[in-house]
Amino acid sequence: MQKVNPLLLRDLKAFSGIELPVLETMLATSKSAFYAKGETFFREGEVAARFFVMLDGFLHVVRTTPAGEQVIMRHFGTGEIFGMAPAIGRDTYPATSVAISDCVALSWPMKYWQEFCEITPQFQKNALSAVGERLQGSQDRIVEMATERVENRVAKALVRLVEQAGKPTPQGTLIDVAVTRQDIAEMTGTTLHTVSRIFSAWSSKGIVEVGRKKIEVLSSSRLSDIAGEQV
DNA sequence: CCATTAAAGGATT
DNA sequence: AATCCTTTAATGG
Repeated sequence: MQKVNPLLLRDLKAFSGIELPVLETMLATSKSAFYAKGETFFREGEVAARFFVMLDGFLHVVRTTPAGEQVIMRHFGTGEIFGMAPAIGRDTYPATSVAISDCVALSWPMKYWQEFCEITPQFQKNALSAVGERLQGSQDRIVEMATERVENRVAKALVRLVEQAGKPTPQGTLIDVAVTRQDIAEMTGTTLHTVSRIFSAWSSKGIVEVGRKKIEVLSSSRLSDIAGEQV
């Protein structure tokens, strides 16, 4: 396991505003590890043993219903803190998180949570604002689910993916992570068939170019038009 | 408008 | 070859 340079951490959201010497002490107790695409960081209901900060890669957070249906709650990327059960008053993980690309992440035993919050209030502040943003996002999603049509929701999900994992290409923006129709369906509360049909329609209009596990947005303006339309 | 079911073909391992 | 991913069409709420 190579050493992580504390200078790199300064630019990550989870660590912003924290002094270098403090970062050094935090790093001393951390574990840096590689997680292959498809690997699980932790599962829903498990006792929360560690909290994580993503250094590179993407994961999604998924909940499974008793009927076995999956719902993708959200995605996390570089610089974000996740698995922070104590920050929301829990001792088990509320959902499962799965690497959707190869990842490198730092993690700490949960006992350091309290310690970090005491050593540097800024750490706690960062965590609190992360919780706030996520709550906000969840509420937005509830409104979205309750009021918008499927095509709208799929467009919004794509816009979010572009923001999080978009990579510019000569023709537009490629979603730089493998996402299937089923994944989009699990993010938007619909079926893969409907997603497939929507993609086909957008593709023939030249809004996107799609393939197997590949989505490229050719006209982000037309996509956000669809995302913005209310019924 | 959208879910379900069914069928079929291409891609990936 | 087996499994995964996607498309298309028909049907019905």
